[in-house]
Amino acid sequence: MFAPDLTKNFNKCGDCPIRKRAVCAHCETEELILLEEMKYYRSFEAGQTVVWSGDRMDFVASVVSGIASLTQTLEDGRTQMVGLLLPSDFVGRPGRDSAPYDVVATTDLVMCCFRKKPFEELVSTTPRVAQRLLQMTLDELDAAREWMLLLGRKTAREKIASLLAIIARRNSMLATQTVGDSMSFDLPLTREAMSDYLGLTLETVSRQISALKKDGLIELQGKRHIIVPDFQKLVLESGDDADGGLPI
Amino acid sequence: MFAPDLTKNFNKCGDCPIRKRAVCAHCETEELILLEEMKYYRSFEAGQTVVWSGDRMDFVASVVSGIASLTQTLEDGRTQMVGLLLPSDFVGRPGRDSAPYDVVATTDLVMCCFRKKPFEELVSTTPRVAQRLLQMTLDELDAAREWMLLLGRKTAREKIASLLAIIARRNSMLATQTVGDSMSFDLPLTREAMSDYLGLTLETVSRQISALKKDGLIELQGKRHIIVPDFQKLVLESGDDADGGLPI
DNA sequence: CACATACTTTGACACATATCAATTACCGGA
DNA sequence: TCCGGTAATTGATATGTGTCAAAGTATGTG
Repeated sequence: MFAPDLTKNFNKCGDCPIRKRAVCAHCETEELILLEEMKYYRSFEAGQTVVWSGDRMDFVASVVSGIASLTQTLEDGRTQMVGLLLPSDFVGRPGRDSAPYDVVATTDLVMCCFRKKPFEELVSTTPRVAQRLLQMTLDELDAAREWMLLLGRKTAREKIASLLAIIARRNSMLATQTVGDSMSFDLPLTREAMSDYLGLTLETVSRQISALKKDGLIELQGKRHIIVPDFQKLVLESGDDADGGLPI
Repeated sequence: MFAPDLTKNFNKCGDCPIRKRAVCAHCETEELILLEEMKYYRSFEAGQTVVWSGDRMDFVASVVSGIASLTQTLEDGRTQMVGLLLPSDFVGRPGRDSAPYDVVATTDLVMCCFRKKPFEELVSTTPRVAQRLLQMTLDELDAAREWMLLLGRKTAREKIASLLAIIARRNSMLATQTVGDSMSFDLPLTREAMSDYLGLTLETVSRQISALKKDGLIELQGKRHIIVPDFQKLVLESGDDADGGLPI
């Protein structure tokens, strides 16, 4: 199991093959040492809230293992997930004092943290790190906008297919379980979390998963383990262009 | 009429009261001169496409007047707006070669542009500019996530109320037409553009506007001029917390 | 091993929004 | 001022997703 910590995110170029968006400080070795000294780990149980929206957030972090999600909630309780953080993903907002949304541990979670103050100093004195951070943020913005298209214009079936494809793709980057066009993985989200991601109810999520199963696009082993016999076919159901279809 | 150009966005601290997110290089006077030399203007007619998704985008720009929007489209034509650029807003992605979405002139549009190459050089040699750019991007990310909540969880009526509130707020920052809690402004979007923003059909947009009118939350002069007798009441319909309710 | 609990599936029905179609209002140009 | 075309409204109906309810399936605990 790959367990990235934040120094890894800031590792030398080439040492971070997992995520394109990982922060890479190239040969800034001194800063790496600095980061190494600053880092500490925090663990959370599934369901625990890491930070409440509006609270002071005095650290930045990288997901080591487990899943965290960013959620926003309306007064009457309707909630929408606005960020999904898988291992190696970065959380934190240099220059911001308080979190604009809840950060929740969707599964058991380990994060590699750094106090924000020294991290910000590092950023401001190391242009390449600052630029990498900008690139990461732009990537997140792109992801958010793709997500907006999903929320605003896709059908329930397309939403589910899209989410499965996203998870499958991310998974194939971490621990590949790929044979030809087929692949399998464990769903890291409950039906409810999926519904919060997709802007649906959990019942609709369940029904659409059943429908995809009936149509032979996916197979289930238990409730959580998904087998995708033909990834291309799944992508076809997602509404997206098929070009970006290959698992990487 | 306020007509920001990109040098204005990079003006000295305090000179950019319009947008919190405007890039501010503080006292980087030399760079200001550099920017001044690089800038050029481009005009577009309503409906014209500034950049096609996937095309090379070799400039960054600031909206001087008019409205531009970023849109994404599925193969079958369903389209979702993912960005709305009002005067003083910034477009462009340092470090990226091609645009990830269509940039369309929603109204007649003037932009103040800079070739990307020298702009990127400026960014990489001026840490404070780079940091401001990061802040801007984080602001956009926040806006995108707010938008995701709207798309995923709000009702049609709440969506309309939210959009009107957003435009009213932005408007009150530019050319205020405010009397107490009442305010008025011209809708810069067609019903269709609004529907692309909100993930609705144009008919639903029209119906909900009529409904808000019938309920006395807004008044119409012609099709486009909106009068909001009580801004707080409108915000109440938007589903958001009422706290951020004041026009700033 | 039985039980409690949380998660998931499935069903019946309601409702919000989409779709298709027909008017109506507005705005610019002759 | 009238005319033509685009934009907007309104109506009738269809449909997808939500809501409420019940039953089924895991999963862990004593």
